[in-house]
Amino acid sequence: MNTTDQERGPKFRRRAEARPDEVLDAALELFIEKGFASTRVEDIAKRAGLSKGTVYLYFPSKEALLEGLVRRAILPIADSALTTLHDYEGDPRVVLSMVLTMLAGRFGDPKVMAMPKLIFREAMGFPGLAEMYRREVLDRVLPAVEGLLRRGIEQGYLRQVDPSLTIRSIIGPLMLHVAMAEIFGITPEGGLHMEKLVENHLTILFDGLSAPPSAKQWSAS
Amino acid sequence: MNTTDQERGPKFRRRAEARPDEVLDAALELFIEKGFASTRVEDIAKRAGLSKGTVYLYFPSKEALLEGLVRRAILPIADSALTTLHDYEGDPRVVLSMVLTMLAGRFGDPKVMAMPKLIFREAMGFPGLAEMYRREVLDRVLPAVEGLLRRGIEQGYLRQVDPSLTIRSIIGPLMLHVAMAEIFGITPEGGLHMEKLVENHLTILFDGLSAPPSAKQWSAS
Amino acid sequence: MNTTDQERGPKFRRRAEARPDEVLDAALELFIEKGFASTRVEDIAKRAGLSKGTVYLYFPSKEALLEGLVRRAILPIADSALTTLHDYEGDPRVVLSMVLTMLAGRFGDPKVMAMPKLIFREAMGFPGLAEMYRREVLDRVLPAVEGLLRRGIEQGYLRQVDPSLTIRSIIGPLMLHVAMAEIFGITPEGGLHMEKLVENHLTILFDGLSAPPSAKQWSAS
Amino acid sequence: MNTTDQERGPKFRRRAEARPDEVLDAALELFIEKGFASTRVEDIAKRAGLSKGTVYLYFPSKEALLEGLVRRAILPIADSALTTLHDYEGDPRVVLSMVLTMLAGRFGDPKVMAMPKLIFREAMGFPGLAEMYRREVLDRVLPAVEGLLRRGIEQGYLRQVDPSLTIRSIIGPLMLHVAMAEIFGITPEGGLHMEKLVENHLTILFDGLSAPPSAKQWSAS
DNA sequence: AATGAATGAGGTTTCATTCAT
DNA sequence: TATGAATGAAACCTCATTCAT
Repeated sequence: MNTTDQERGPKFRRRAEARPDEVLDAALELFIEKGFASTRVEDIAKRAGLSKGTVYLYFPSKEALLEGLVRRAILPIADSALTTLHDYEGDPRVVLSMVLTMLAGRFGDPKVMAMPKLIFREAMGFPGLAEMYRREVLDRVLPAVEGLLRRGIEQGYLRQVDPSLTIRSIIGPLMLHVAMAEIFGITPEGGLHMEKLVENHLTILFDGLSAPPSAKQWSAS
Repeated sequence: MNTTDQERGPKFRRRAEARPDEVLDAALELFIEKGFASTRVEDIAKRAGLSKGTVYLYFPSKEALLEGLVRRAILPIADSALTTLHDYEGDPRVVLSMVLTMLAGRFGDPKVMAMPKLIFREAMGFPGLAEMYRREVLDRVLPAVEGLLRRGIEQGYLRQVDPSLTIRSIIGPLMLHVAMAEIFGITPEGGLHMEKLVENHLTILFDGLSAPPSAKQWSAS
Repeated sequence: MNTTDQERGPKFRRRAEARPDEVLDAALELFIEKGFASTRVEDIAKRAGLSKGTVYLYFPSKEALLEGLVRRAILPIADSALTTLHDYEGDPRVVLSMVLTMLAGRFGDPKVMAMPKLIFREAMGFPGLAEMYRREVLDRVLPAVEGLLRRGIEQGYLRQVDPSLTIRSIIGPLMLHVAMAEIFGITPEGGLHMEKLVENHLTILFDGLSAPPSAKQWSAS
Repeated sequence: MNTTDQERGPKFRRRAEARPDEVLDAALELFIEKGFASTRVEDIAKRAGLSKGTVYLYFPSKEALLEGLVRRAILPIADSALTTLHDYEGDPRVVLSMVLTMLAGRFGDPKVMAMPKLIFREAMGFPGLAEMYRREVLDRVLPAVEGLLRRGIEQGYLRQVDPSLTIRSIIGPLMLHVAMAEIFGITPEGGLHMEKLVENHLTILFDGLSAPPSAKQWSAS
């Protein structure tokens, strides 16, 4: 009938293709803020600038939003760091430095950490989610890093360590740093300062906490 | 095994002083399994072997269970590792080894990890909880570790690192190891093997990933 | 009779602007019948031809229904009798006769008496209600009647009485008549017969119970 | 047996006979304060200085408390004013003055008004109560007053009025005075002043509101 | 006679989902 | 495509009542 929605033209549709993404954006924010169970569909709709009913045009249920969120997050991740990681030849410490520095930058961005946090929170309640994320992301990234470490060891760059377990020693500190800040507000003065953390961490990671034997005060001898 | 029909008979259950603790136990399990919002009070009651109403005899609301849980968890934690940490004199690497080994043992126990996981999940929705936990636990433990590191640096045992940031490098790997196992089921073959993780991590933590400069082809054979 | 399927069809019920009023009507009936505490929201909904949830679309809580009821009742009352009362000049007994006759007519209507009855019942539990009703209704009506009596006294129409206390003598009998009927089913044969009550009451109110001193057998002639 | 009621002895029982009355006292207070439905049995027990379970030793249900209350209130009322009312010979105005003065005194006592208020509040929800009270109290008191009026008319003391309806004109003002004070806090300055109300009311009741015809400007001087 | 721990039906309120427009 | 009124299942919480001690 007289559906002159905004400007002109009959049956005018405003960026209808972007709708699902906008809904997912809103859902992600709210799921992070209050958890899946405590987020109301109506709030998601409101934040996306839609009405409640419209959400159900794009997603058949609230849980489908969660699935959609994970699915959307999976796509770009695979391609990003994987190739650079895989193809590299030479000292893996250079790659690790680059990767950690890159990760440090991205961890500061709330949007990047949102998905892991969401998965962490809701994994117990919806086991399918975690499984999907693991299959599509972790099962591809972890072997790549492992391979990098293995080659580094083989080529004499790295000490004889367990590549798989060593991944925890590489990434764990970054995770903990962010988690302490997010959950307890425990940060160095003035902010996350991811670059300082990475610098401190790389020192330890590559050369160890122990003071170098040659110099100054290495205890008794 | 788990049947606590200790004293008189199987039906004798009146005036149990342990009631509140039993309720908290049940609540903790379910909050971990399904999250606070998705856990029904009736389920908590059922798991504790009680009826819905009885839970409200001891706790005025569902949220009070959460508070009670945090409160209960706070008491023993402070005293446990703190004294050993504080009083020690000498090579801090010995202490760190001991502490990490101890932590590794306790992290394997689901009951020990339950509270941190719960706090992690629900912190956003109930900021008071996280604040309380931080004030009573972290604000006491972290400075102690920091002091240990600082003394280690002063006495020449440790390299010149940022003590506060270094804590992330010490603990983070353990956290990540447990988290990967819990959430994604990613473990070394056959189980958590915390002792292996700690061994691998301590090697890196103290001496670094880099191969010792002397023997370039240490892994040659 | 009571089926308000007025406009289109029997199933057409969307976007009724009158919804809140219909809910209040149902609530009032039930609050009178069974009291606020013993009335279930579901019953209110059912009587209004709605589902439980729909009631909460219009009123945020059960108590808000009570407030809405009082608020709605307040508006029309003030204006009705006030103007006629205020502007009148001359023998106040004429006005009082008119007002009492009018009141008698309205007291017979259950809808008119519903609010005072409700306030009476629930005032103790919700002091705010009574206060609001008093401020908006009684504090405006009582002074007007008092003024009428005061002028009547000044102009020599009425005996020297306390205007404020006399209001009780004017209205009290009507209230008691209705209350006895409502609560105990005590009525003159065949019904309330408000007009007979008013006639009897006005006789006493104006001329007193005492027989006229002159003629001992007043009804003889 | 060993009924050492007050001081010592094993299986000590304190004034066990007065218990039901104490429970009823507590119940009456609370029913008045908050209504029957909103009063918890536990609160009644607490106010009576007992435990919840003990209340059920004396009354089989909460509703039985209501019945017990009405039953208890009925006994003394019948005998009190009835005889004096019935036997009196002579000017009924003297009796009415006495009765109203007496009533005025008792209406000021909260304990006396408690039962009527309670009946008023809960009558709709428990029709049996009102019926019992009416049968035992009103059906005996009202005819007595009616008889008094009828005799007063026959003997020429009173004007020809409807005795039954006139009862409303006699008692109504007192009821309204108390009700306004209780519910809305509307009292003459400084308190109920029942004696002033009765004085003002009796003037009107016996001689009417109208100024005496002889002296038009009675208040002139 | 007295207690108070325990129960569970029933009430208020929320919110995912549907559907007429 | 979009809306938002309407629904009703399910959750939290209360409290009358029971019963072992």
